[in-house]
Amino acid sequence: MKKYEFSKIESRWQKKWLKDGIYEPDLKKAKNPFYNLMMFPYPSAEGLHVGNMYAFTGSDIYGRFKRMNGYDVFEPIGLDGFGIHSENYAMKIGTHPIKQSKISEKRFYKQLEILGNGFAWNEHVETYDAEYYKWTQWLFVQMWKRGLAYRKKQSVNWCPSCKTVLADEQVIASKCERCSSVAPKKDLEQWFFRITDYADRLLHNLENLDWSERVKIAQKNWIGKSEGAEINFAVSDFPQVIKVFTTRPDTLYGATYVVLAPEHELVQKLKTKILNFGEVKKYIDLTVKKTEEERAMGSKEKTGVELKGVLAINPASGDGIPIYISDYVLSGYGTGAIMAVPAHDERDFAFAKKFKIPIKVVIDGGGLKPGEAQTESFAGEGTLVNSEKFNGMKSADAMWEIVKLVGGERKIQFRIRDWLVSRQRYWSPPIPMIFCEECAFGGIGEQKGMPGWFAVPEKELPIILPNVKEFRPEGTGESPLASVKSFHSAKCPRCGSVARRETDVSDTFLDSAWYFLRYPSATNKKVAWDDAITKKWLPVNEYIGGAEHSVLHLLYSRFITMVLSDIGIINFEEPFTKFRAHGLLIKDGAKMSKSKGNVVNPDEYIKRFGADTLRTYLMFLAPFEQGGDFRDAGMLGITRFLDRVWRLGQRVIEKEKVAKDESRERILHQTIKKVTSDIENLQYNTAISSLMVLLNKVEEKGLSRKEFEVLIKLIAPFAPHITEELWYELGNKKSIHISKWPTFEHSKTVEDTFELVVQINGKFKSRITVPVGISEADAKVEAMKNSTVSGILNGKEIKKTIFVEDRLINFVL
RNA sequence: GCCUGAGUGGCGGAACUGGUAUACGCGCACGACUCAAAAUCGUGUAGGUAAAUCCUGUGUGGGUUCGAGUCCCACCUCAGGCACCA
Repeated sequence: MKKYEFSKIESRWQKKWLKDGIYEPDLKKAKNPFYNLMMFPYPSAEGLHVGNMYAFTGSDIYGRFKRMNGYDVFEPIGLDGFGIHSENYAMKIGTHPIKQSKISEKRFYKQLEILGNGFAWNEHVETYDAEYYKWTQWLFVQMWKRGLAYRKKQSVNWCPSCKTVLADEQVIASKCERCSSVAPKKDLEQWFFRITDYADRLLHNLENLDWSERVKIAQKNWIGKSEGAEINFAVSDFPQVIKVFTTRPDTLYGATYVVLAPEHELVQKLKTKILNFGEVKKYIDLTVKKTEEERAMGSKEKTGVELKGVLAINPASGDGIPIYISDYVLSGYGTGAIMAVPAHDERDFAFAKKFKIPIKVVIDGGGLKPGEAQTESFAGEGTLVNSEKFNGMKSADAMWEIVKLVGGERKIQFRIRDWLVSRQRYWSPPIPMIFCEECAFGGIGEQKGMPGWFAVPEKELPIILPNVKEFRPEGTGESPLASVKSFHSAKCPRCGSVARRETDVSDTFLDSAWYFLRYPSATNKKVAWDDAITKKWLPVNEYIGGAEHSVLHLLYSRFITMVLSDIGIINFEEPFTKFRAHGLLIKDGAKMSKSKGNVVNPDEYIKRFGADTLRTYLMFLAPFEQGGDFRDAGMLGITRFLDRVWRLGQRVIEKEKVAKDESRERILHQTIKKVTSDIENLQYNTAISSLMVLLNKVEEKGLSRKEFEVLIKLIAPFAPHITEELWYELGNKKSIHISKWPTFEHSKTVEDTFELVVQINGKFKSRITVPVGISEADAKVEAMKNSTVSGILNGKEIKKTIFVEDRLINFVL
């Protein structure tokens, strides 16, 4: 009997697959295209870890399954190698990123090769390749032309450790997503993309996407739509009004004060009228100094200052009410001003208590009665009181009536803000823009409100990232490129004067926001993507990746795709028809991380156990979408399983005689059914377990050649090498991975008899073997024959009988 | 605080639409093979017990139902996301 030598088998087949190109679909002519995509990795120089492999394997199994089901599967691979992460690493070890990227690339690709995935290597893509980022820059230009890219001075997140600005999406609980440093706000002029223009569509389209629910919810929360009204509050002896946004206009009569964000422009305008402006100014200065973290995390204790000498007029009641400034009102949301209803908002309540502002109950509900001393606020809806002619109305009915009365306006607010895309770093595509002082002086520019700014003409792209020695960020608010004269001096595309090239680079998330468009056209150097090929292959059929990108990559990609669709250069507006988030692979109960020292490198495991065993183990340990704990011990079960498959295979190859057996045929068909639906639903763990059940049942008596071929086909997506070896040894001439997936016949999965459960008062008592489809009456008779059952029932009156067809009979006494 | 998930043997995890709880694997115990060990194969393995077709048992406490891991209510714990968003 031949021995199972996995290392020889695996490397041999990997070479052969590559040579035969069985994973390269004909991108132009494929009849049945299926785009199977996994989020491309950023090549950390520590190399691929088993968490990456977990995700890739899960995606690959689905791809192999689809391929065997007759699809032309395209499963590309590439590297998201630009960006801070790679750059930080390069700095740490003192190698230039250009050099380091080549080293990492080699290492990563080598590791990816030994996993046994069905990658289409011909279409590989690296974001730091000029052939790629040429088009990233081109994309920026398209955004600019469409008026969706703009520059603006604004309070933005600044990471002092990464020495660059960050998008809101890259700040988690006021900390930098990469390095966890506290990222305070800083006023800087930066490039933004108008993602807010697409907020409503990004939200609305979610409904029809076949995506993991948790990711959809995360996006929904991030976009944060709230419907309400904008209402004007007049200011005493002053021409300008205070605009406030509220979702609860039904509580308007309860608004006993107004709060402005400290940055609100009206504060300065009212300067001369405010009696205590010195105090006010002190508070504003203090607020500005506070970092965002202190503002958010610091004690929830409310602070603020009243603007003495001015009053706002409640437009419903006509009462004059005080105006405060407080940092609990954010300048970046709504109008930067609120009407405060202490009786019906927790925050306003706390503030009013502290500053002894009247609390007026206007909604009767939650056990709160008007007139009583208030100990807490009630934020629910209810019946209006103290609201003049609206008394007695329900919140929902009164709401818009009140808005109408005071001349307010329905308004929708979003939480999401524009995408900040510029970075003061080195290792990214330079933003392809030029600023001309001459033209700026003359008020001339390509876009409204942005004099002097011009896009680099498309034929001049790419703007190559120069190989500079000093690539470290300086922390001056400028990119390291700013000190490279040969780079930043440019000619104005319009007037030809000496101009200055933009020296900031773009966010890495721009690189990855469109890579799926590039893959199928990756070999074409003339266009970003080929129209015919794109029509054929996109949108992506199955996308798998980490849930941590819920509001980063996945949102940005959707946005960019929508824009491209609006421009008319692609014919779909959602990039990923189906998306599934894989679970997280943990080790010893904790997320794998270098600092904890629990990172598992797949290489050694592949050496020891083989890629097939590791792949199958990873998929067996827990549901793929849930993730689980990686343990060495578990590997043994899979080793045994594949060994047994191998040995059974040798018996088949040696032409062991096997008698025909109907029950064996039945379990085979049942397993085909189970494995097929489990793989379709990414429930790989149960698919593998049912294959083990099958093997346990058939191992002793053996299988016919045909039956064994079915078995290894079912295992092939999980363990591609061993099954391929057995397949060829059986005399097949073409790869098992392009063979046809087994089908089952329903009639062959069903049994003639089954074990009918007999319950008494809902408790299991016995089971009896009866024919499938047995009638209630017959079942009753059969059950009575059972000694246990008849013993208990003896002489007792049966009040009721419950019969579930082909399952159970229950006697109620 | 709010929004998602999730709590099942010694461990990872199964369980269709409410219908035999613990599939499959690990571990453990015993047995076979062997001079012996490893590997392999076989048997057993929720607890109460020596044993059962007895009793108890799916985070806790209630409820609905002939019947609840599954549905409802309240709570506890853990993981993830959002967090003064008006």
